[in-house]
This record gives sequence, C-alpha cells and structure tokens, in this order.
Amino acid sequence: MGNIRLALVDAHPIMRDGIRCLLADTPEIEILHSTNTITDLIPLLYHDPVHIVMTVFYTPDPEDVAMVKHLCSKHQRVQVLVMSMYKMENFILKMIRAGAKGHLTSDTDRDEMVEAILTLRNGYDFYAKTITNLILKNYLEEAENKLESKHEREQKLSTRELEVLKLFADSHTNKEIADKLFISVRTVESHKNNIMQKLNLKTMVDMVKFAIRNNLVDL
Amino acid sequence: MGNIRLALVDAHPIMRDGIRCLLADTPEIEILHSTNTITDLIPLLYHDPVHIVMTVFYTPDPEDVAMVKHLCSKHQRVQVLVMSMYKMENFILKMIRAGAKGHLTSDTDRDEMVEAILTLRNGYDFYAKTITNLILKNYLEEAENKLESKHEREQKLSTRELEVLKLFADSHTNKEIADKLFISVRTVESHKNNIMQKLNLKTMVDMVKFAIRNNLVDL
DNA sequence: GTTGTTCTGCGTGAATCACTGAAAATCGTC
DNA sequence: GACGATTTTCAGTGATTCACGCAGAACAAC
Repeated sequence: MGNIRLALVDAHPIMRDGIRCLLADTPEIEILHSTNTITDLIPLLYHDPVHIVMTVFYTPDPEDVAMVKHLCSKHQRVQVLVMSMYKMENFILKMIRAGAKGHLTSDTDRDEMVEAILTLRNGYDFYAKTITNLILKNYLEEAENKLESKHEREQKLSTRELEVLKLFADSHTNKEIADKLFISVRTVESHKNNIMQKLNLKTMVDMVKFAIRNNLVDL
Repeated sequence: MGNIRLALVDAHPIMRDGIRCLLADTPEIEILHSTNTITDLIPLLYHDPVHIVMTVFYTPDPEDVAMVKHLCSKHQRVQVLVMSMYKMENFILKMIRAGAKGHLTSDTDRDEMVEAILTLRNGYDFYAKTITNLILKNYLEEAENKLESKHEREQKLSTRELEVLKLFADSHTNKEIADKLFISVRTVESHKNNIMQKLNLKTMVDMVKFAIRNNLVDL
C-alpha cells in the first residue's frame, strides 16, 4: 500500500515535535505537514494531499468541531484522527459525527497511536479503548447516580452552552450573543443560568474566570 | 558533572512520551520519573532524587502554582523547569516567584529544551526568549511611561476604586461590596462606572479580566 | 413509545448597568 | 485660611441583566 502520508495539527509546536519524534522509527508513516491549526493545513493539502490528518485538541471547543467538519467536507478522502486531551464524551461523539474516523486520548502511547493510524489507513475506524471504556463507565456511573466530580461538571456543558459561555466571556452583551446565535435574549439568559447551575458558580465573575481557566477565551 | 537526573511531570502520558523521545538522543539527560502530577512525583524523589523537575502546564491554575511552591520547599535542591502552554505573564511570574528556576513556552523546540535543562543544571536560571522579551517589554513600558500602559491605568484608579474593583472581581455582588465598605449600593455602582470610564472598558467582563491581568485577584 | 436531554422561550421581581448630576470630604498649594 | 482639583459619597431614570421557575419542541437513546 506504500507509505502513509500524514498531516499533524497541534497548537503547540513542541508537542508536534514530540509526536513526530515518536513516529520517527515507523518508516511507513511519513509526516508531510505540521501546522498549528486546521485552517493553516487546508491550503497545503491541495498541493500535497495526505491520507490521514491527526489533530490534537486540548480543550473542548465547538469551533474545533466545526473545523473538523469543514476539513472533512473539503477533503473527503482524508481520514481525520482526533486526539483530545480531555475526556468529554459529548465532544468526542460530536467529533465523530463531524466526520472524524478515529479518536485517541492523552492516555495513549506510541503503539496505540501507530495502530490507530494503520487502522484508519486500512479503511476502518479506530476508537481507543479508554474511550469505549469511558462511555461504558459513564453509563454505569449514571446508573449509580454518582456524585458530580469536577470533570463531570465540565462534561455537562452542552455545545450551545459553551458557545454562549465563550461569547459572554468575550465581552459580548446578551443582545449581541442572541443576534449572533439567532436566538432570543431570554434563551441566552437561560443558557447562562444553566451554566451557572451546572458548574456550581455563584456570579458571572466566576463564569468569566471559568472560561479563562479552561482556555475558552483569552485573558 | 555526570548525568543529569530529570523528572517529567505532565498530565498527558502521550506528551510525556513525546518529550522523552525528544530527549532520547541526549545521553547526558536521564529521565528517572514520569508522572501525571507533582503530587505523584514527590514521594518518588525520596528514594530517587533528581536534579531537575520539568513540569508541563496546559491551563493557568493557581493550584499548579501552589504545587510548584510545595515542591520547591519540600525538595530545595531540585530545580524546577516549567513549560506552560499558555502565555500569561502573570502566571509565569507567579511560577517564578513560587520557586521555578526556568520557563519554556510551547513554541520551544528540542534544542531550547535541552539548553534550558543544561543551564539549570549549571546553576543558572533559564527563561525562553519569548518570555524575557515579554518581561522586558513590560519593564520598558513602565520605564518609558508609555501612553497608558496597564500600570498607568492602574495608577489612575483611586484607593477606593481599587477596593471596589478587587471585591467585585472576587465575585462579590454590589450589595456585598457596599456592606463591606459601609457605603451605599449606588456608590458602588458609581465607582464601577468611574473605573470603566477611566480604564476605557466596555463591559464588566473586561473589568474582571483587567483585575486578573493586573494581579488584583487570583484567577 | 417512553424516557431523558438539550434547546428554545416566557414571566416576574430583584439586581445591576449606563448615564447624568451633584453635594460633602479630602488634599495639595499658594 | 482660601482655592481648586480630586475623591468619595449618593440619587434619578430607563435599559439591561440576574435569579428562579416553568414549559413546549426537537432530538437521541433505549
């Protein structure tokens, strides 16, 4: 089948170097591109197409999902492998729905990474065991009605809520958010209320801080 | 001087592997430990002490600063090298104050990383150029009395206004602030209005961010 | 089909914002 | 002490947002 042409997307150059190093002694995988964002990558794909795009995400961002979707629609032949440093099933499922063909968590190692790449190249999907386990565990936990951990709370934020949170923490008024998302101001208020409740925050100052801490907005 | 004994702390195993791989062909650096958190590392240091601990942080968290402080006080001979994937001067400065002897950003590469480790081992501090530039820029701005630098803007605030701003950015409601300062709610509102005008801020989300950026409150 | 979640929206009263004005207290200065 | 500048204090008004609750519509899961 020949060499596997791979593109690497990760906002942190040193991490790209690290992954490149890990894949260095796997000669059948050839890293053609290495960019900060999917946006940077797309134009390069016209001249030098790849088989697989591996993207690393550090924080659950609806825009990332949109970018994956965009990439998949624009280059339908490429297989997208997502590595997420968070463990939110919601977002992972969204990535898959957006067109990602495989998923890895940060718990992974070189062998699993290579396995994932090879699996995708062979036309099959690949989901790390940790993910399937996570989903299983979550169902069990839901059944057991476990107490909310910090992570669980984060997981609970829906896509829409994250969008609202991001816009709000980016200094937009409710009216502006409503216009941008084509919903009513009351709905924006509802979302904000739900966010505060889910995250157990008291004021919107806390909401801003949460958004900053989780890299949803810049300081 | 012999081998450099290094410990690696990163919440994401795959990233630890990546860094380990990058350092593989630097025989004078020996990675003894590789843990998820500083907490996990500390007990290991009693049996197998290291020269340098390199920790990677992905998001600005006050607890991380506390952990670095704790590590530095508990093992005073180890040198802590922090790599942060964010670029907030405040937090980086806090890490340095907490006892970190060096700092890298995610823009770094293998060579700079090795250089940082060697520098620390030789007893010197190491700060990536991007960071020193940032710090320098800040000092220059202060010295040159540039048109409203952050600091100048801060200076413009009166004592009372600063008190109000701090309390507000610390998640207190206007009523709480009023009670604490023994003034009326309307006065609190006035102060906040004046602050926004003086600092040329549009929303109170901006006010919160200003307070965080200027270390008036913790994130 | 049932169940559950998300997204959407509304009502109400309280709190806060944005803007303006203004009196009393404080401070530096002559 | 007198004067001006600044700070601190407080209020009126209308718009916006908060806090809490409630509920239908859309959608996915089982």
